[in-house]
Amino acid sequence: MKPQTQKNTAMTTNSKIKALDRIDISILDTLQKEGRIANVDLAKKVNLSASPCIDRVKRLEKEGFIEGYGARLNSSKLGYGTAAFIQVTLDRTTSDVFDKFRDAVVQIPQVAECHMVAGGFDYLLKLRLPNMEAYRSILAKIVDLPGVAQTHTYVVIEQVKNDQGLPLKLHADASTPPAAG
Amino acid sequence: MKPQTQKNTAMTTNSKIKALDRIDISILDTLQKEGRIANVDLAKKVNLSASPCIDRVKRLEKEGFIEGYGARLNSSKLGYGTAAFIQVTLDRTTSDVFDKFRDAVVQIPQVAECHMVAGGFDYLLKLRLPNMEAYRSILAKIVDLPGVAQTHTYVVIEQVKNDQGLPLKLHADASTPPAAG
DNA sequence: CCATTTAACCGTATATAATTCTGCCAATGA
DNA sequence: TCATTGGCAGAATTATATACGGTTAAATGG
Repeated sequence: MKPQTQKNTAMTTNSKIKALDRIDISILDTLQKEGRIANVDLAKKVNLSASPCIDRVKRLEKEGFIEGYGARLNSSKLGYGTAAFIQVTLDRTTSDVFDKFRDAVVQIPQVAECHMVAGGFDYLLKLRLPNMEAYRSILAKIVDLPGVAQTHTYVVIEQVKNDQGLPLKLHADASTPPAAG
Repeated sequence: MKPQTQKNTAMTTNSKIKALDRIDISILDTLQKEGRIANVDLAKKVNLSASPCIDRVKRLEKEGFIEGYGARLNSSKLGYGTAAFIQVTLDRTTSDVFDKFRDAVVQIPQVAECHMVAGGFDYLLKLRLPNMEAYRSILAKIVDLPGVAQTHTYVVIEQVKNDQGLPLKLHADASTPPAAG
């Protein structure tokens, strides 16, 4: 039996999260690009054997750096080839109005993203649509959402860049970890 | 040696791509949420045995419905907790100006997305940043990009929704596939 | 400077899963 | 009806994940 010395410092969680070294970063960078890579191959890539490699992956998952894994699907081939952004201004900026709008907007499947923004209007929405016809009916839904005063739409003509990954820096030395828990 | 009857109908590719049935959709929907699910478990989920299930996954990959797999990383914990949108207007709308701007903007790692849009300005950029300090230096880079006439920034205060997945419809019957090659 | 402790690593062994192969069944068309 | 095709299940094989034990290197304290 250990004395259990209650040595809590100023940490949010009680589990100790150490800073990430360059191998962790390399694992994260690899996994965000090749999420289904075999552990054996991942280990090779980061110059580790299989066992410590999978230990690190498990740790990164447990500590929340990795939130999950997902397949990247071809949106055009699956009937979502059109994208549009909609700026939304609400008629009043009370928290009640905001809450109602948010609760309603997240329910719409075609709304891929909804960001509350500062700088002129209130919300910026990103829509995924099969075509421009579908846009009409979605816009009708959105202008009817609670609190919506006005909207402005920008239709995407061309996706120049669409990186989902984070630009993780792969340092040459392990002494300068770019992120911590 | 086969006669090679040259029976091409109006298809873009020469390899035959059949319409997706409800099992395919179910596989895609599962994989976009749980990209690292074991084939055995995926098979159970879609009411199939392991072998036809992996056959379908391989087919969906080969036909381009699945473009890849990736880990979903926690951007805040990895030093990219701040997001911002920048509207960019170019000084001239010649294709030469557009090309130069695009070539330059895709090189900036902090530019997560760049969309050419219709409806008032020319490009909409989405940035990932560690904090607001980083924003200053990035904006300086962007206004110096070739052809940029003016910009307007919207800083994201709160991410209400950020679905990367497509809202795939899981039909009850297999006779109405929602997508084809 | 040396002993002790700790943490991370590697290689092996076992369990689990992926993948391939064979045969069966149903749907399709002659 | 019969032949053909396509898709499926289950078994066998191969590969991978995972748990275990021993080793090394670095940090800590005397």
